[in-house]
Amino acid sequence: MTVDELKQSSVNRRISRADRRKAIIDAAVIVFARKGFFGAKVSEIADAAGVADGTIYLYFRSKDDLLISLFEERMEVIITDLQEILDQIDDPAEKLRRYIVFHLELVAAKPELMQVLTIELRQSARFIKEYSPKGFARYLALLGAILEEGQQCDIFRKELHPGVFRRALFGAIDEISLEWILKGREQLPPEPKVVGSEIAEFILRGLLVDQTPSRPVNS
Amino acid sequence: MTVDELKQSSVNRRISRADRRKAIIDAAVIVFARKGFFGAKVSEIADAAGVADGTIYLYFRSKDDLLISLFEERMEVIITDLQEILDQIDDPAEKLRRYIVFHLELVAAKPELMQVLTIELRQSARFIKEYSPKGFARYLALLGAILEEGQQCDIFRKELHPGVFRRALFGAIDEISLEWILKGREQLPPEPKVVGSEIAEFILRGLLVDQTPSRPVNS
Amino acid sequence: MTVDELKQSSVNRRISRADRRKAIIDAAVIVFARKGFFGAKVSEIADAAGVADGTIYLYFRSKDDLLISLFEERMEVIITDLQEILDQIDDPAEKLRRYIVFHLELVAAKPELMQVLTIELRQSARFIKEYSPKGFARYLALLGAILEEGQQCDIFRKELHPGVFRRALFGAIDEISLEWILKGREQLPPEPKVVGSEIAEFILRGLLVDQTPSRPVNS
Amino acid sequence: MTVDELKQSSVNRRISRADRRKAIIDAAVIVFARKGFFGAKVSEIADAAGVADGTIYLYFRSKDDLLISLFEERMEVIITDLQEILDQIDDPAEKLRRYIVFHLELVAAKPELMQVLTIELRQSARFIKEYSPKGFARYLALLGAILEEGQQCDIFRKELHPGVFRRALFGAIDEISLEWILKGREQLPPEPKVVGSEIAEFILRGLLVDQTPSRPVNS
DNA sequence: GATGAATGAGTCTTCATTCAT
DNA sequence: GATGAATGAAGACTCATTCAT
Repeated sequence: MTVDELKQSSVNRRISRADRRKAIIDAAVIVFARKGFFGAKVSEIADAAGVADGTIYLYFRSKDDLLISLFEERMEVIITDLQEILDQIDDPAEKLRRYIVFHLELVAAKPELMQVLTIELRQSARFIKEYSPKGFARYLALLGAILEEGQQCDIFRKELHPGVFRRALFGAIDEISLEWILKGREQLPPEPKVVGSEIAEFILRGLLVDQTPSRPVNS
Repeated sequence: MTVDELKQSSVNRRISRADRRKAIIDAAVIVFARKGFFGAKVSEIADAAGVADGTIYLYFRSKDDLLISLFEERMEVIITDLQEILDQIDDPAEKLRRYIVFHLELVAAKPELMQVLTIELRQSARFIKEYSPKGFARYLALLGAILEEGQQCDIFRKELHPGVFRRALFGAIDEISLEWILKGREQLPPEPKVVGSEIAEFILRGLLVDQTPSRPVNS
Repeated sequence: MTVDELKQSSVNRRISRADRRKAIIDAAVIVFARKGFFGAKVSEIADAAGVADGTIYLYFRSKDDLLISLFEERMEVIITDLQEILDQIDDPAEKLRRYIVFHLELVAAKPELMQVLTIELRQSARFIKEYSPKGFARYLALLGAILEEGQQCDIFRKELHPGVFRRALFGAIDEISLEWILKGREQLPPEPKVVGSEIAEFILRGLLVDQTPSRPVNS
Repeated sequence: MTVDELKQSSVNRRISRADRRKAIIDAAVIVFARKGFFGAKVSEIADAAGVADGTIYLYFRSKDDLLISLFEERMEVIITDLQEILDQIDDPAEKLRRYIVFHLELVAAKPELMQVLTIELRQSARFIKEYSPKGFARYLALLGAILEEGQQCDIFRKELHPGVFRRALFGAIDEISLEWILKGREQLPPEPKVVGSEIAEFILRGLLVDQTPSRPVNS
């Protein structure tokens, strides 16, 4: 081995385990988003990540495991960011506004990631038998917590079933995201904050106890 | 030919064309729902339909075509049924209630079908390049029409963007359906009408012009 | 059954067994020529013959059998015609000329048939294990007979091995036919008689005992 | 790494790329010759080559591509060898003798290869639509060149159409080869050189301008 | 650790053949 | 006898995964 090769090798070694893992997940996000889980070939992901096919299996047990790991790790970051934002707000109504805007901004900022998290998630839950995505559950739980908090403060109507409405609200947000993702952003008002606020106000109108007229977010 | 043979013959001929096609689609619904489109083997569908593998290809060009045909044909029936119900109602608010209840009752009555229509639909739009599900668009359009009608009657708020809210409402309904489908009905209030009404009232509260307090459906 | 149907039926019955068999073989010639034996589907042949798929199996044991029957029956006619022509000639050299011209005229007149007899024959001999085309052997034998007759009359050189030269002569003719068949007749002198005569003269020059300069055919 | 391991490694690496490709083509020649293109299963070829089924597809796009590659690559070698021989000869008549003997010796030495090149070739030209075998055309062209050269030297008769006679000569040689291939060599004089010379003399007698009695090859 | 050539299980699809009418 | 819908065996090809280097 020549000195040059050694140097080269040491440079390569500087690509730490964590970095290479990240590179693979980044590549997987792109490829899964473009082709779907089943349409994506492991070798394409390897190509996109700049590693050999076999290398993927040094970091992930299988293609399934890659998808699951992708879910959990990316959701972890998202949830942490969102948690941090929500922790600085007291008013549950305002928290709800921020939750919605946060989600839509995420879709605008990282469409491929959100496409994978949104579309493939549903598929996966079925084909990967024992996998029930924890990260997603926690993301939903944050929404449920806002609802319950608002109900305990007597700001939100108490007769609403939190489990059901948590889903319904998420569904509304998610479906908007989906259309955005599938058709491109041109056909909708381009500013996620605007759309988010509109949806938030709509939902709050149904949610708030009557006397309080809700106030739009000032961004 | 004896009378018995004639009967036999007429019975066997009844398993002809349309009926056999229906048997295959019925089987496909079950198998796609259980395994997902990619996880489903054509031979499994053939088994479930009680026909030979090759027979599937007498009725459908390919596995893809089977999925697409399934979509369009089943949506056709659903849309016709729904249309008929909505045509008998004048009040847009009441139409909205019925739309929601109709959908949830469908999910309760035919979970496998709705699972395929709901989950596989999204996947398919991407992997089957040129396919953009018309039936689904028409189903959504019915919802959009209700919204616009309500806005023109000054019953629904005019400031809401119909395209966005059509999606948001559908998303809310769909997500509820999804949870029902994936987790089973036990964990939610079991009566679709009740859940449907709750969601309808929630949405109407956001949707209706303020002076009109909405009235629950009497089923 | 109405009178019309009866008439119809009687008309259909007028299509005799032999005629229907002929129709199938005619169709098979066309389809085999266009697609090759393996590329041809039984259902295509049935279509071309105007019969149902199953009907083919009332006349032939299998697709293989259809090809073989086609060989033997068409060769039978060809050989009979050729035999008749040759019987009216005494001079072996002239017989040879006629043999060659006969073959090339056949190729020009019935290219599909000759294509099947020529090209598929070779394939078949191998894939249909136990089949060794008798008709073809007899066709070749006619050529061998001319050679031997010429040698016995001291017109053709005796040192030539009849078995070998029978093949060589046939090969020369056949290859010309082949190019004609594959590329179309435009690129060669279009008159089979002319080409046939040229080839015949060429061959006779090698074949005839030296003192006799051969004389071209006057057509 | 021990010396043994190195050797092992170098040995294994010798089974790399080109050699494995060659192994597959060798196997394909055998199997295609025995079963024909359509009768040959890819898995049989893989078995014969000592590789897995999938490995074939690392070297060839498809079964069709394997056949075509086989044609072109083997013809390339043959043409180069033949060219080299012909380049050392001046006399067109002698070139023709060598061409014929070369071909027959090839058939005797590598019957399977020649069977595939000879028989499958014809089939292929039709079933692989866009493929027109270049290697074969060049092989024929060599024969055409000899003819034209002889005509320009006033050794061969000028009235003969080179395109036609090129085909006719090839057909004669090819047909002899074919019988050899199909029936085995026992039924013909076993020495290719002898048969080749006989045919060559026969053809030259037709070809040469009259005054020159041709002289047999002394091998 | 990284590589990527090799593996071979898995599946859609075709089509010759059958047989109930 | 004729039909043609149904059959199901067979095979080319893909691609996740492995493992020798």
